Amino acid sequence: MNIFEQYQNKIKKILLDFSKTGGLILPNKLDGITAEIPPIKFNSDISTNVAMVLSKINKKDPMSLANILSDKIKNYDPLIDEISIIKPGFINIKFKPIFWTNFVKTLIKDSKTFGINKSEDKKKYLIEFVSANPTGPLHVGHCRGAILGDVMANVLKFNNHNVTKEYYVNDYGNQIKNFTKSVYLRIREIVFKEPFPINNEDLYPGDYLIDIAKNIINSEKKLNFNSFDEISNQLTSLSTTEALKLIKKNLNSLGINHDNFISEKELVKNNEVEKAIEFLQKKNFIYSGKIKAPIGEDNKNWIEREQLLFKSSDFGDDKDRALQKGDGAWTYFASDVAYHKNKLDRKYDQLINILGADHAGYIKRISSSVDALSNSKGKLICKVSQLVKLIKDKKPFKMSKRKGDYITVDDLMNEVGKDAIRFIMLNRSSDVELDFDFDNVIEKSRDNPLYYVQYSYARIASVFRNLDKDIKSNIKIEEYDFYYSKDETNILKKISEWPKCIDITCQKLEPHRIQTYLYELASLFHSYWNLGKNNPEKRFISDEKISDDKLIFLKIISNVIKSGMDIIGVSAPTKM
RNA sequence: GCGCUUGUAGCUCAAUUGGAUAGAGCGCCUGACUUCGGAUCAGGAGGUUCUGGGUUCAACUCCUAGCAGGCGCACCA
Repeated sequence: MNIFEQYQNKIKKILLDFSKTGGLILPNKLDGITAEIPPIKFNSDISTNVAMVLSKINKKDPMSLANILSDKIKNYDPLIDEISIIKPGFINIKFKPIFWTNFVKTLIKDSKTFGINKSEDKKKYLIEFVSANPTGPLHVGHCRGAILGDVMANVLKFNNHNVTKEYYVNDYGNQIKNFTKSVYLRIREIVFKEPFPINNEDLYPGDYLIDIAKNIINSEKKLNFNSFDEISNQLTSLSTTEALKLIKKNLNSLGINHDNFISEKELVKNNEVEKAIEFLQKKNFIYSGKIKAPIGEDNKNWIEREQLLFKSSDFGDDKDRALQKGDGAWTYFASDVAYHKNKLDRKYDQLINILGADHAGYIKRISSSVDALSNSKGKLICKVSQLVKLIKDKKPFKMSKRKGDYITVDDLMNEVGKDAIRFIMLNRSSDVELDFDFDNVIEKSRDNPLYYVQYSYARIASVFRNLDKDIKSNIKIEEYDFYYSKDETNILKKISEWPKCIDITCQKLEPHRIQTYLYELASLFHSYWNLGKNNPEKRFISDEKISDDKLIFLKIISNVIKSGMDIIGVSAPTKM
């Protein structure tokens, strides 16, 4: 239940009725009319901007129009206690106390589904995220996008949408060749005692390759390790499988499970690239031509040549993009086009890609291809996750320059754990660089949002525990003949905004909004809790008992915190 | 040079999808509690929302021209 939507509709109905009597002129579309919680200081419950929106077309100033409209609204709803009109022309409605009691009543009936937008159409989403090369374990750079995607999927699912989480495995191309070569040389190091060429820039030097080499030696005793050419195909798939195992283990420890892993190699093998290009060729988006050397780059190795190009410049890209390399192999872009055709063929309403900041320049070209493939605009939305700056001892925590030596997901897990990683990665909008302070995330203070929110839940749980009740069990109450105080109503107002928070998060695909909301709710709750220190009447328990209104009140708050924590994917402990 | 992105309190950032006197945390200054109702709370100081122009009843938000930082500009992935 969303009381704002309800009230918005009510107001629109009043306006329509009024316009039929000739008292009001309405525009063709009733857009931009809001119903929302006004700032606390105005001490009212719902506020609307109708008078300001309609003032021009009615040739009346907002204040006098507000006067007229507020009478109409007041007559319409018996629950209204008083209406006030504030400066630019806001109409602020204050309800009788029963309004919030009624609100609470519906929440108890509806506790499982509170926050879900039932009026919105169910959509099919495909979220592609992480998609790191299968050449080694995940590091901290992958982590933010991984959590962003996972929580985005959670919140869309919470709002009743159908979501598929997908990982695109780039197991084709030069990187994989170099990686396989590196594994091979590590094998030779172990079997034939040949030193690994650690200074070769093209190779992967990380120690984890030694483990991969050992695993392959142990499980593939029949392989002839003497000849790279003879075993290269088999070794490629063995190596990427091993690397993917490491990645899946990392994802798992972060609580992330993809539904599908789509292999680039398979797409190429099944001729999907040719099919996609053929498809675009028929639409005249493919031609053979030359592109100019990149600007501002070291381009002395540039060889201009005739090649197969996609007309992404038709869609606003700087230049057209190459599909085929000099050796005849497909470019990364070409197979990615095929992959996106594959996605489109599976009939999703919305495709979402989560990319790291360093790949932002790629967005124009891939969304161009999706526009071309789908004959429409906006089928693909790309979200970029900005850098994470690691901070330790109040100083930037720099990664060592030696290639292959970086902070891994495992390192993070050992230092701070899953909950802290997930929660703190959502501490900021994904558009902004994020400070990840090792000392702060394990700190137990208000400065650490994870503890602050978890603590509010634990406090509620402690009340239930003291009463020998279970915080998770349902509450049944016969009589709702109680009213809430101003302090309590302020918290209920925040609760009433939960569905709106979910909606906006889904529309803008900004999961950090959940985290921000929970922090604000926790803050209101801690404030309220502390009132009980000086004033015993404000305590939840008196004489070892709790009143029904307070029991429900606590239950509702804990429900919302728990839903939010579930969406973010962190625990809500009952004891800390 | 071009593209994307960010610019809000001393610092790190929010801002109800264009609303009211722009809010939090940290830091600074007071105060409450002396605590398993335990990591908490109350108050104070701190702002030309990078700059100029425009749209609007209303702009941190949208448009436009700049300035500054970040990322990117391949036949790599």
